[in-house]
Amino acid sequence: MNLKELASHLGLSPTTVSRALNGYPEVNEATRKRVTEAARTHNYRPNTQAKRLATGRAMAIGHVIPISTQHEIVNPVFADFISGAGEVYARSGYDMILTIVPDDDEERAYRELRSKGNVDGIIVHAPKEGDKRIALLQGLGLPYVVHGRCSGVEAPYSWVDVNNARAFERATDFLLDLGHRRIALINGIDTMDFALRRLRGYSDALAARDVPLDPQLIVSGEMTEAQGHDAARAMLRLPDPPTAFMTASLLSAMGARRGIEEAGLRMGRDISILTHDDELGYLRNGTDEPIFTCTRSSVREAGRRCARMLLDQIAHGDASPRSELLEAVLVVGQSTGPARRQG
Amino acid sequence: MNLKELASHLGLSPTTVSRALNGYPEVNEATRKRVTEAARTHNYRPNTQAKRLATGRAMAIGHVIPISTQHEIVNPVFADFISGAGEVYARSGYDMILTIVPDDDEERAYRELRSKGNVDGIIVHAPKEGDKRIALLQGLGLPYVVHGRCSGVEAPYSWVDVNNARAFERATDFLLDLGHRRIALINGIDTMDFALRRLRGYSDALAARDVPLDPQLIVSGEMTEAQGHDAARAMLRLPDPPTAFMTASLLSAMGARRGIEEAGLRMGRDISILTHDDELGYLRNGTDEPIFTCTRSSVREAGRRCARMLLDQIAHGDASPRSELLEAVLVVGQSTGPARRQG
DNA sequence: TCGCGCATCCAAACCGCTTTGGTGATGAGT
DNA sequence: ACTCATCACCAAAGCGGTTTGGATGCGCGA
Repeated sequence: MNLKELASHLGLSPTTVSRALNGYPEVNEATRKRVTEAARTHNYRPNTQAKRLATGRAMAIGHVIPISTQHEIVNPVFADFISGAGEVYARSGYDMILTIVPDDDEERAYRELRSKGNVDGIIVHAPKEGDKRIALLQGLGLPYVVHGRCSGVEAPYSWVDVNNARAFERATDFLLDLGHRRIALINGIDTMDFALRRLRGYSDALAARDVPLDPQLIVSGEMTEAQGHDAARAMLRLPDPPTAFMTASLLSAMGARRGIEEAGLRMGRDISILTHDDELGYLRNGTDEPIFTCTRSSVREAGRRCARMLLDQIAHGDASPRSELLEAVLVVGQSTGPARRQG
Repeated sequence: MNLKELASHLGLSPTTVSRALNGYPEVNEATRKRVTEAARTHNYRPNTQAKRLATGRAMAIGHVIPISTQHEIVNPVFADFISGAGEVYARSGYDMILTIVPDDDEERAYRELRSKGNVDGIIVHAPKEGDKRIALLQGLGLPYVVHGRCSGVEAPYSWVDVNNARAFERATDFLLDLGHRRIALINGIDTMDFALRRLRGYSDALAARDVPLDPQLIVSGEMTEAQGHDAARAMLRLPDPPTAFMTASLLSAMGARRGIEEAGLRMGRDISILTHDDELGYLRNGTDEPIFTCTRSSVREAGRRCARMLLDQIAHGDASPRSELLEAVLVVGQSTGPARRQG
């Protein structure tokens, strides 16, 4: 059932039917009612491709999600981020187009998205320091919002980010207040912007209290359970082991805990763990009282906000960059306690 | 840069240019070369919407992924599944359209996808027992492939699935061989077809050895760390506790392990754990030697196969249902050992 | 020399919608 | 009575491709 058929069925012109359905004023309310009713009973839905071609709007948002070529890992936060964004798109009638690209030819992906014209805007995932994608997208003239920020990129751009530096600074302060001086940082991959900011927050907090920064207590990599475990185990074997761990994700935290317990220590009593918690649906940090003390910020909410910002930008044809900085809350759980003298 | 411009630039008609680029024979090889070259230098890429409208093919595959309305959880396997499928789509020039729907109005989503005509086929996720979506899709006349199967659905349909029943039957056998008689099953949500098949494999194996099935040792739910932990803890407090746990995911297994260790027991020595392992990128089961003994099957590979099957079906206009049954391998790790008399 | 097949190219229709630029009827204002 | 909005509708021209149904020119056999 297409527009022409529906129109002839109603004894109207395609023009009028189109206008009736799209809420234009120059159509009698009575006929509008007739049209909408007929549309429903005949289960008419305008053909997306035709509509897109005619209006020039793709009614779709592209998500280019990079897949690490070394690790072949899709960051698990994408699932939640995307479900948040998807909610918003659905309400506005937008589709979500996912492109999964090996992180070494993302540029081609963006160019193609642009020249094929099948998206109205793009969400940029996993920004790195001085990410060249910003400049690229600026050049392409396609609206976009970055989930995260790019240290080192001067030009203004739209972003939604958690205040990672502040969160990790506060977290480090919290551990320092508990008497910890040997605080390890198990971070995300060190080219990622969020990891850099967390490192900055951590080292700023240490510096503010004149606690020396020990490179042996800092590790970065893919945020998996194994990473947390291996890092914790190795560090606990140091001559002067840490009394607290900060980790970048719950998975790493779980791994660290395993490493701690393997060493015969108890989390929260002998050793503290403080992690960032993205509030992933399938990775809850306890049910009521959190297991891990954490800096918490919902990545799904970030997805919603990115989506809203982008749609807003598209709707208003307003290219002026905007931004939103989300503060993580510091939630105290069972995994932290006062520092103990050398186990 | 569009076709008309490119054509006039070359002093040719749009027809010829189109044919040259699409490999039709009625064009001189010399001019074809000229055309392709010009297309490259001018960075010409045919407008997707126009192409779609003209050909009637959307060049996109829809993934409808349900979000549990009670739990608001996106199953973490989607990330990996989708990255597998995405690989295949990318190679064939297809887009992937993600629709995230609360699981109570999936039907509307499918109908809309169909009538808006923006996909050529659909991947059905998370099939339930007697899933009514099969009948719906059959009626819609849209090619589809189910990731998993639907017990209780008579009509033939295309699917790719792991042999869950066989996997869990073998796993249970393995534990029985080690002398375990009190084997607990921490399963996925019990309306999910895969969970049912695993339960069936488990109970068949027990029945074959005349080991009674104890409902107290069976629990089902969202496969999270918390689920594994809570279930293990509760069961270990039973008067006659289990000596082995089977879990449906690594997260559940990690939770179960935590429950075990909280109870002062050691995994692999006092209590065994055997889990299913989907080989998710960010949730590796150890690096070389697996931590958990597991039934292993790559969900990313399943994604690739689903995608290939669907594209093949679309390309050949062949609606005859096909299917692919993947066998999980049983990999022995450190988490299982002979049954111990009552800790 | 004529007719025919073949190799190349093109004009125009079409895909299904939106949107521009109308038309005819009605009613108010002068 | 005439002009002029206003209302309600429509025909036709896009959007940017593909595809149908020719056109043109050339070589070749009869």
